[in-house]
Amino acid sequence: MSLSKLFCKKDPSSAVKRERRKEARPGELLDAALNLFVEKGFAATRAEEVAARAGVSKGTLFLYFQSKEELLKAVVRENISGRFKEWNDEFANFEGSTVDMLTYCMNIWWERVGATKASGITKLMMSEATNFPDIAAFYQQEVIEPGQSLIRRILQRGMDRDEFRKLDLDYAVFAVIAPMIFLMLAKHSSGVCARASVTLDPKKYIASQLEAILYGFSTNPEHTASPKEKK
Amino acid sequence: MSLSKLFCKKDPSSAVKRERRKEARPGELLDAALNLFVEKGFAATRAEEVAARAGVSKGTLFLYFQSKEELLKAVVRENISGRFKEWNDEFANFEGSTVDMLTYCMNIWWERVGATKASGITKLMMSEATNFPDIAAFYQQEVIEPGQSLIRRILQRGMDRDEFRKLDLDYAVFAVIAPMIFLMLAKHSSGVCARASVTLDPKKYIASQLEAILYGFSTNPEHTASPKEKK
Amino acid sequence: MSLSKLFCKKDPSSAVKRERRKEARPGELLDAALNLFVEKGFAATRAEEVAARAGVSKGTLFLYFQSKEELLKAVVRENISGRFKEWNDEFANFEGSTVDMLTYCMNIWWERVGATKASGITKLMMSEATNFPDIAAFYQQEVIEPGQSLIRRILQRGMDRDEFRKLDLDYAVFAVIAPMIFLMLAKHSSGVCARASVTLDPKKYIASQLEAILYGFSTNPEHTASPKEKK
Amino acid sequence: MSLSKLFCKKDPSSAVKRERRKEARPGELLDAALNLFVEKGFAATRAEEVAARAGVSKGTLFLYFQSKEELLKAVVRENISGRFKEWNDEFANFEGSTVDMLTYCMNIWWERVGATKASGITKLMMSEATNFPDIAAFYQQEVIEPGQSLIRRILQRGMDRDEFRKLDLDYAVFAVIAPMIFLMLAKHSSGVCARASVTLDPKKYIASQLEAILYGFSTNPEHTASPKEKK
DNA sequence: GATGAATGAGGATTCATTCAT
DNA sequence: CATGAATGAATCCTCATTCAT
Repeated sequence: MSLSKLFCKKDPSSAVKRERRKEARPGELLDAALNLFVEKGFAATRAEEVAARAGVSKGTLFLYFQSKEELLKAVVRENISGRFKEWNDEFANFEGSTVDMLTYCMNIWWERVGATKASGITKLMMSEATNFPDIAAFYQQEVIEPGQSLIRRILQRGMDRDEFRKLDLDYAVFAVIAPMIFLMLAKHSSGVCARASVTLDPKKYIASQLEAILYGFSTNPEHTASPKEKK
Repeated sequence: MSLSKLFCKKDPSSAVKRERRKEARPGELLDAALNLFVEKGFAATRAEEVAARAGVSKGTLFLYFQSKEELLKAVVRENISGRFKEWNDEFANFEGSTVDMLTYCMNIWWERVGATKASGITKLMMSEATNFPDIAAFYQQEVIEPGQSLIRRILQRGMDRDEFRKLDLDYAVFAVIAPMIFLMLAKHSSGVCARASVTLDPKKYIASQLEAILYGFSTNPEHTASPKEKK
Repeated sequence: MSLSKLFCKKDPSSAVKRERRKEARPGELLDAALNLFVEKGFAATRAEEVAARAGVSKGTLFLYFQSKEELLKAVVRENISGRFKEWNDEFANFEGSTVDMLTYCMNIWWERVGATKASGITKLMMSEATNFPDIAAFYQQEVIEPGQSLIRRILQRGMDRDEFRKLDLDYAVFAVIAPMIFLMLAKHSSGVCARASVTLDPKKYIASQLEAILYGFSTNPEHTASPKEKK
Repeated sequence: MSLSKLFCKKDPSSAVKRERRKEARPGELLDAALNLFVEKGFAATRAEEVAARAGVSKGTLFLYFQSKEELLKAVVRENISGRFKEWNDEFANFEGSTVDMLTYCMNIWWERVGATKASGITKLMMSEATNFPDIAAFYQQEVIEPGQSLIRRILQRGMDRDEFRKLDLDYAVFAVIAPMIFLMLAKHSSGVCARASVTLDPKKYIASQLEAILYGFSTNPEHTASPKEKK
């Protein structure tokens, strides 16, 4: 932004460093906040800790965010940013089998969301949703709806092309979503979801879940109709 | 005071009330605490609120529980009584197909845990595990381990009897567990897991997941070998 | 008081025991309170502890004493009881040297007060006087005044009989009183007054102090004028 | 903001006030705490009162002291700085009679400790020793031991130089210490030690006690044998 | 009278937030 | 803009006191 930037890309001088930092301040605070909120929970994280981890003073935090609650909201907003628009396009033009499509979808999701800090948001929302209804609604609208909708369209495509058998989409989507959520929680609440969480290989896990979802555990190849529910 | 006293040693009215209440108190408090902790989170719940919901005063809470933290521990312990022991026996002697066994397992789990307040514990643990490592360890040992172990044995049985194809158990168990966890979270973090959570029919959801897990979405009957992993 | 007492001095039956206890209740409570107040201080002693040490329930304590403060006042009153009236008589008729008189006075004081629980009262007053001005005034009037007055009369007698040199009584009395107070405090606040408090032999201590005091007070022919104060 | 800023880098007015106050705070708080603890006792003093007397708010107190208990510890430490080290040196090189030495010792003690607020510490310790064993141990080590040891050395010197008769030092030290303690308690527990406490002139009192003590300790040619102890 | 369950005022402590510097 | 000293509302917890049994 400043002229110095145009001429001097990697100026180690303090002047530029300070300037860059000044602009980066809010971002660093959001980063620190996300990490701490996910690690310790919203209530257990003190504002001063966030400031400290971002390398600024307590007062500075409140210079950029009206309150701790606003900080949380900003953290969520910042990390959600409707990525689904671009994804929708990406998948709208997908060519190839729906099996490949679903496989690609879950893997790309892991790379772009699950493996990043953004996955912490899910845990955060899970814990704080009831305390922040407006932000939960925002999350619902920005993440849950488009995500579910995307999966739904993929499954519908599979059915339309006779790759998948007849599915009740309202429930089938969760077969895809549940493993994703599980993976994020396993990552952030290690020990509570799965003992083996530490050694759980996400890629292998996704492959394993896809296999289960797509082909099932059963060796019985004759299954076309739904099995009768047993009460 | 009342005539009834003359005739009836154990008047169930006011005379007995105080004593009966004394015995009932801890349970009432644990109930109130579980509900509030799940609803609002541990930190956001004031001790006084718990007391109020249990119909007693602040002081009474501390008459039965040393501290708010001890109350949380008691809530977890109370709701995770060794249910797994009986289940293990129940399933050790199971006769019938492993498909039926797994179906029965998930349904019975829903009835006995998922549908009860105990399911809130999972959400609670998810949020507070980092702040209470000892409780998390307890939960891990009393719930995660036995649960995973039970599922594992069922899947192994399926493989032994050639009902299931060859599975990597370390990952396959999660195909069963993830939907359960998802169901509990959907129930307690309204809107964050699934928009349709309110209308999500657990029994139908379980049936749907079982169908997916057991038989897969794919109409392709030739799938016997694992699909190639994609790096 | 009851008839049973007249016929049966040591009836071990529960009826009498309970009856005796009932009458003794207040005394047992005062005893327990004195001990605990002295040991731990007034504020740090819980009413329930007092009740427990007296072998009754919390409620019973408040049956006999309006409040914890009233209990303290009762403890002080109970243990002060103008013993000085009888002592005045005892010393009014004393025959023998004033040296013997003072020696006897301090030793008898130790036996009858210093060595008993009553000595704890002094420590109690020291700590709580400012919080209970009315009781401090009572103590002042019932203990300090008569005590000082008694010592004063003894010293005056010594001067009248030319056993002691001319003393400024306003200050000389404290030479006698200070060691007594010191002894009581050493007994109840061990470690704060004197490291050796545990092994401090009160009788030897009194003898030692008397020796110091007396042969300074004594009509030493070579010491008649006060030594000059040096600024 | 003010013009003075333009001309004067270190304006001692408002600009510096905040910083100066920061440094002064702990001292102001310790002062307030000492006074209140001595006046009302530790338990009866509310943290807020201490803050108020120091002219700050409740929260500020806890900015400087971890807890009320730590505040008490700091008060004791602050007021008992190793004064004894300098005194030891001062007395090691003393020239003159031991009578003068002891006289000087008690008078200097009064000026430097007895007359200052530090004397309140003794009363404080007396009341709270049992509740704060570690502070009591600290006090014991920092005050009682060195004090007793110093007195002991003075008396020994008197004996070595044949100014004093043979003394049992274990007990004789208390003849010097008891009046000091008495004087401090008289000062802080008005009315409980001595009715005349208000008008008691400490200098005169010390002179009076010295006279009593010295000419009992003094090598009175007519008093060589101890008087018989009476059992 | 005796009990001990229940109460709630009171006090220590924390921490988000403000604001003078 | 940045700081961090100061604030005080909020909350946990204690314990004297009450009162139904």
